[in-house]
Amino acid sequence: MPLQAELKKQRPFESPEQEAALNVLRTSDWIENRIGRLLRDFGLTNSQYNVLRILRGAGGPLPSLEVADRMIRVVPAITGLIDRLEKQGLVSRRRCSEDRRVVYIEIAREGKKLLAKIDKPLAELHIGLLGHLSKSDQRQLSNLLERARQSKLYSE
Amino acid sequence: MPLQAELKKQRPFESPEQEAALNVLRTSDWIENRIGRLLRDFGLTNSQYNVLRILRGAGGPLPSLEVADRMIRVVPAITGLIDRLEKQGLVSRRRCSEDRRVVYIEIAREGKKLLAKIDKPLAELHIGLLGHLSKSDQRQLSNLLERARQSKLYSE
DNA sequence: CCAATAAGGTTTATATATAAATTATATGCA
DNA sequence: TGCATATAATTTATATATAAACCTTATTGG
Repeated sequence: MPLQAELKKQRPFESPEQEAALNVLRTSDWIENRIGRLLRDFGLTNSQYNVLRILRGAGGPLPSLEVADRMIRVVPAITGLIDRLEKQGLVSRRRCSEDRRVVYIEIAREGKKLLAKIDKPLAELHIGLLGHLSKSDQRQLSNLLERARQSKLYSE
Repeated sequence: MPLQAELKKQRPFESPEQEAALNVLRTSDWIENRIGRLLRDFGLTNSQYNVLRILRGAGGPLPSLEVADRMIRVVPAITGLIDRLEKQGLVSRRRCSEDRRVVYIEIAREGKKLLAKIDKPLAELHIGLLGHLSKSDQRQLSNLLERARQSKLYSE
């Protein structure tokens, strides 16, 4: 359904730029929601899952700020997030001895086991979400979004 | 930059579906962030702005649940949101006399004035965000996202 | 007419995003 | 050496998302 109808919007969009931006937001909300529902069955939130994925992908400990940096999120939130993951035994903290300001975060064995259980159902969900598009459409979508982020305003 | 590089991901994505989904999430985060920064200058959050837009677009009072429904968000959050907007004098609540369970929300004069001030800078921001894409690319992006939401799993 | 159920909202509890201020530690440079 | 500044993280405060429980008012089937 066109977005204008979906939102019961009475007037058309002011510009194709705005329409595209709102389409991105709407689609993202949907995807995030769906993934969140799946992760909930494993006791994780989206943010918690992201942290674990980043740590697993890194293959070793990472400073807190590096983790925050690889998420889109702003710094202070990372502290509480790690707190809760640590309390669940999914990650561990360790202070760096050379620079005592730095705190390294590492995924724990339990965390890796949990991720391993999630991998397959999540991959299937991704297919369920966007698998009705052709491979060519999927590539094109990724390509357009990557080019969208080449905007001068993309820097964060 | 390809998303794999942007995320410092060491392995390629498991599927083009997953890559596209993550591209949507990443781009959405960026857009939401930028719009949020602009709205902050006007003392509004994204959610508050969305409520005001919906109410202005409706042209008249709407039941709380209808507002919640037009946002992606889940119901209970709407109460606090409206609370804060009402405290700022941007909207008003009124209980329906026929069905006393229903609460109508209406945008206040102050709310309309505030939106009017935001309209132009926001339109300019949208151009700044995605204006480097050609019109054809913008249309194609919207089209692909609309088709993405035709997934069987899109229902909410 | 009344009990069961449904529907519209709110409250409560937990997790998060964000800004602003703070703490602890490092570094630069006179 | 010694203080100003920068950096890594945390704390604090406000706004939100979400689920679950609850309250109130309507509706409906006996």
